[in-house]
Amino acid sequence: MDEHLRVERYFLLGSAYDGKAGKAYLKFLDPETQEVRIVYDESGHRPYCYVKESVEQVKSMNLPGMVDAVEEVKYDLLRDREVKLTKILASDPLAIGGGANSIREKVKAWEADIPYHLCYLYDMGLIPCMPYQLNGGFREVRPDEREIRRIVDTIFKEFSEEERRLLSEWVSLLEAEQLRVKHLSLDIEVLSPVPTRVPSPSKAKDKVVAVSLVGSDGRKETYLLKTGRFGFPEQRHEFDVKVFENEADMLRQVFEVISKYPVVATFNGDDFDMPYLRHRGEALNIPKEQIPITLGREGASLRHGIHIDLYKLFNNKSIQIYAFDNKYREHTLEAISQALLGKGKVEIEKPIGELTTDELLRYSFYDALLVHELLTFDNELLLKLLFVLSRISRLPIEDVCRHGVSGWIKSLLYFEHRRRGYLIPRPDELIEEKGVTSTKAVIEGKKYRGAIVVNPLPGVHFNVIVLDFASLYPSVLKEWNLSYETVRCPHLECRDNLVPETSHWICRKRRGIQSELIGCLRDIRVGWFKPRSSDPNLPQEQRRWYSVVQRALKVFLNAAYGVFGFEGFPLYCPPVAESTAAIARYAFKKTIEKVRSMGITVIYGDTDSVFLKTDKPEMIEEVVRWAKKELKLDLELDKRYRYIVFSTRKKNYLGVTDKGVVDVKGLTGKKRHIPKFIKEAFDEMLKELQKVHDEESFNKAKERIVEIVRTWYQKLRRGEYELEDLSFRVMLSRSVERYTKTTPPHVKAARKLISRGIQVGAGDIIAYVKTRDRDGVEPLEFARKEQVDVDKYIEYLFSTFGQVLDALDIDTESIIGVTSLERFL
DNA sequence: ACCTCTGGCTGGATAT
DNA sequence: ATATCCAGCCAG
Repeated sequence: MDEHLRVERYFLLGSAYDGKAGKAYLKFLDPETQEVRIVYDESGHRPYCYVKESVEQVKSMNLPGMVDAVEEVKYDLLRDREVKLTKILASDPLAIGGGANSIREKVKAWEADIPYHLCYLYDMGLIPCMPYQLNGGFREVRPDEREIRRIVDTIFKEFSEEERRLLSEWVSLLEAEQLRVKHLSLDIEVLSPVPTRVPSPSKAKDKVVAVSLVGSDGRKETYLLKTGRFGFPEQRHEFDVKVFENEADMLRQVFEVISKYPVVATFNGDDFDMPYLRHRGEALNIPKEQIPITLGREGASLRHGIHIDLYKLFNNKSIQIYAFDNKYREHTLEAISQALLGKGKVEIEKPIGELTTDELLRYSFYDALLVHELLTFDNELLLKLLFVLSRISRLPIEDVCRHGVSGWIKSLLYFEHRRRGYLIPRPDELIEEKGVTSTKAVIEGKKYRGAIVVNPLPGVHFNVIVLDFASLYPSVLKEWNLSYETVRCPHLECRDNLVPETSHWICRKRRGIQSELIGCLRDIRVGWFKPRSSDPNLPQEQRRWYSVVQRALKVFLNAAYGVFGFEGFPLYCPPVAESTAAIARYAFKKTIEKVRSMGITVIYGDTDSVFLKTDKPEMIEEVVRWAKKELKLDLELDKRYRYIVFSTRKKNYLGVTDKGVVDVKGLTGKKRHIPKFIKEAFDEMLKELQKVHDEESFNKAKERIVEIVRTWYQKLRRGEYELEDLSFRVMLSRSVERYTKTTPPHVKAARKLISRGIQVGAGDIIAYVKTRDRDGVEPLEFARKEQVDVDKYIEYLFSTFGQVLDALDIDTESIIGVTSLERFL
């Protein structure tokens, strides 16, 4: 117990359970010294498992390694009842197996039935798996009670005691002080005798020739191994260079530096740098205890710190979309730095082995510097984000980096189960009891019906107001008490509490755990962090911080609905996802009925938003009041459009807001795979549309738009273009061989690249030009200007503009008409 | 290897 | 020649 009290004073960086050794270890950061301490725990967290037997029965089983069997009561949410369980403590974990699966197997062999997940260390909240200091530590970092109460009151005053308690805890957690951690960015270069071969990190046969290290403490250095080719630098560099004669000496020194930092970041270090260093060190007979790198199933870690692999992190869709606004597409260091930092790697034209010493030094150092800058830009945004994600998900930082959003939500929900003494259902029993859906999806092959999209009213509309529901799906989860245990609950009395359009019913007797949790996070985001992130009375720095928290909460809220429809999620429960969507549709339809009954024209609507033609603010207020009263949902004024242009297509429109911002949604002209040539023409058009204020200026804009299309059309006809600007850039979603059903153009181009010896694979973006020859495509690198299929591009230009032009009532024929006449002149 | 969901548009490949 | 499917990208 003493151990627990002690470790709570530190920031938890990581934890692991070593089944074989029977030991748990926790990595904590001492915020004063920035040192990592490891706490081994052999006594307090003996492994245990639960079986559904009486204590006597279990004791009589005489299980190998069993030291005690304790009876305890837990709650089975799925069946709404208390369950008596026997907790078996084992002195020798091997006796009951190292992992959950092997325990399950063994217990089966004992003819016992384990109905629930086996819970190890995190069970019962034994580990304070939150990276913040608790009271009684080095200093108080959490806000005091009065402050928390004040914040909770700001969010909403009419909470029950239980809700207040939960809310207070979250506020306290998310408002807790942020920690600055000392960190190091690292990159290595390996010299392969065959330039095209990627050195294998498991064999580590080739020499490590350079290691670059950039630290938050100002460290800027590159270690270089003296070889036949590389020696002392001839130029001066902005970083320190240390030249080594002996590779083992160099690595030893690198290991020493690594050991001094609690956080080490790499790009792809899980799969390359870290295992390479580890195995190379072993190959050079460096004793294992001098190598601070540990390799696990999920990636590489450090004995005295944590390792953040930015490649894995940036691959995470939630990070890509919500944290970085989808600014980068490709997951390479070059593409990500270009998108986020506005600069890329040092360009080299030769393989590593043919560089000069100075070129190699620069190349290596600036890679490490990019990693460092990705970690630190915008006042360490990324690190702050990781800490807050860790706090919400209750995962150590290393796990946050390596898991997707479903892993984060799993951890959060499990944590809530455990601390309340609820049993976590197994996926198979959950499916057996709840695995039915009752609606038919609009799209073939989907599991259930999703959102409604209203057919737009084509044409140009002035003064349009957009209302939308704030966090619709999370609000529905909250207000309708949706959760895996409350949807299709076991009570007969609840069966008439039906979800519209489905055969599902919802529990009236118990509060759903997911509904409560997500509802709470929603209230905190909407009621505190979102408004604070744009509060002009707060200092810039603090607003930024609130915006990070706000965005992190958004990730959880958005995914909270989707994961229940995802087979890989351990609490997969399709009726929950289906009911959420069905209730959202119900609210959406009711809203549209309501506004129509008030005589307002609905121009468009998608999922949670309605576009209205009205200039009477009192009408809007009435709708908002109505929604709050009848639907218990927050309908908000989202935007006002000066004017908005719709074609007949859904999810396709263009508008100018009252602030003069051009909003383009779904139009081909803004998609990122289209040629720059067409995008530029499109952007020219947007500039014209931005200037429009009324019908008169609108007509002028129309004329200029016709002129723009004509100009770009002529540029194509006359060959006034760069090949690069004509290239489409489409991502290869899988490796080329795995396209078996069809061969799309970018795959054709990729095949051509491969046949010319250029390696391409999943995730690469293929740049190709449409040509007149047999295949119709040519990779950008090999395309020649005279091959270009100009007619195809003209077709593409017109179809891109057509989405807007036909809504503006502009005759595309007239544009070509004039120009084809000119062609004769 | 990784993976929250459904709805909707596009161009091009493939089947009828 | 026409309908249907596939794949990519986007809205929410």
